[in-house]
Amino acid sequence: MAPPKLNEYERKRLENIRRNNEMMAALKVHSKATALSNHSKIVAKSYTVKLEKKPKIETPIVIRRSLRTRGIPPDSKGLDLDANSDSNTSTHNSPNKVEKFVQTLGPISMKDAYKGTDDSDRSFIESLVSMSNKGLLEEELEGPAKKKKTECSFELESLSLDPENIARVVPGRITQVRFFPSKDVNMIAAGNKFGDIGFWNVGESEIFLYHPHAAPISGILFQQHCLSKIYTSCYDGFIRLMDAEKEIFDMVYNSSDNACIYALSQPKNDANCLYLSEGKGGLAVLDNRIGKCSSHWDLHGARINTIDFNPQSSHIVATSSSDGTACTWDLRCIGGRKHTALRTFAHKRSVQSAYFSPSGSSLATTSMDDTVRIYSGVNLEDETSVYHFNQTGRWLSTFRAIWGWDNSYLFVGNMNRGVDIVSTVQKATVKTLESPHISAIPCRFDAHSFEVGMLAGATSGGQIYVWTSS
DNA sequence: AGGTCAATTACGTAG
DNA sequence: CTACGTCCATTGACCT
Repeated sequence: MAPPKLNEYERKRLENIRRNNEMMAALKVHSKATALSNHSKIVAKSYTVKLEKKPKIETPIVIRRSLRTRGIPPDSKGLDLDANSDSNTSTHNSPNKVEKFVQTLGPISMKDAYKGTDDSDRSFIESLVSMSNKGLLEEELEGPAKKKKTECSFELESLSLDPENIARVVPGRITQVRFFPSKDVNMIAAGNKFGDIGFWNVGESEIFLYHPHAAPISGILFQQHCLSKIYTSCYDGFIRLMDAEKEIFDMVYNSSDNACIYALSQPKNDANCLYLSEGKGGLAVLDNRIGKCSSHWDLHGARINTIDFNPQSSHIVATSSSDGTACTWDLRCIGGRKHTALRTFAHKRSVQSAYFSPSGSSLATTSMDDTVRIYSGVNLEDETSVYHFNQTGRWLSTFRAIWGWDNSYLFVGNMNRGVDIVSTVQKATVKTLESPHISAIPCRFDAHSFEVGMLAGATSGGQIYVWTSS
């Protein structure tokens, strides 16, 4: 099935390019009425939130360049990017290009970060706080999830997309999407390219949009026992902790040498430690008790795109990197001069993700070499490679195949605005979720921990589509 | 080995 | 409906 699919993608791509060229050429001529029927007729839901507080947002924001003039130590944030921003001398140079990586040190109040009308997020904040008071019992955390992981028997055919479950949650390209790990709500948090975080209670029309960061969001991490606290990591080099009780986005980490943070993760059994990837292949352990990194290792030759803990053994972690490899590590053995991976999974191009299956027995990677690979067996020595076109191009977030609710299926976006479902048993794409309601390509996904069949797909236009299982 | 540069081509929105 | 602007990824080709 692979060759015909490749041809189809290639044909579409080439056709796109050709059409663009034709249009360019046609600018000089005058004529043309060839209405190609494509899928641009779909009307996507638009914002329900009013974005009126622009001036408010800009006040607390500090231009990086001015940090020095304000007496802030230069090592807190360098300005290399400003210095060499001209190196990219493309045809366009927008005037506000200089404002990139603008960020405020210290906490930001949720009020200041809120992009809706004044205080209209009051009830949302209160609901977050009440969620945290309630908390989750250990058995609630383990019970259903475990049950689902072992004997999840939902039908792929039952997945459907209700138009109610579509919303534009943030402007622009979504880089991260996460369901709240809660039995009681179907709440989604989404982070975008601009550093916004949007919240959406699936099925409802209200959106709560905040701007705690100034660059692409690279991680959203919930505290399992306290849903009112959410960590966010960002290319701006900051990790913040949204605390709905204090109503702030606190700053818990500031990358020292102006390094981008590309991924954020946490082992299940240790709430004190955050694992983050920064810079060119670095993995750091942030100890919240001391507010500093207790370890910093150079594990890869290029940026680490994902960090994923094995659900069964929390000292085993998988990393995926743009250096073309995915690796598994034993955290107990890392350290010293040389870091040796348990296993290295070589790909022909950069690896965008490496995720353990719910049981922890398999690892799935997604790579720019146009494969989704599944490693299984006692030492993950059995490799299955499934062809999957992963050339998302410049404007889309890269594809990352995620696990569903058991070890049998992977979900990954495709360039035809569908969601490919890869069966690990049949070692092939067995089904593609499609809908006329989808008006853009879903790139990033999350599966609800407690609702089998509830799958969120996020696009580069800010929409989120939530499939449900009836 | 490591920097630089160009090419890629989806989506929302302004007109 | 069409045209414009986006621009923090990735890669290969070319240079030092």
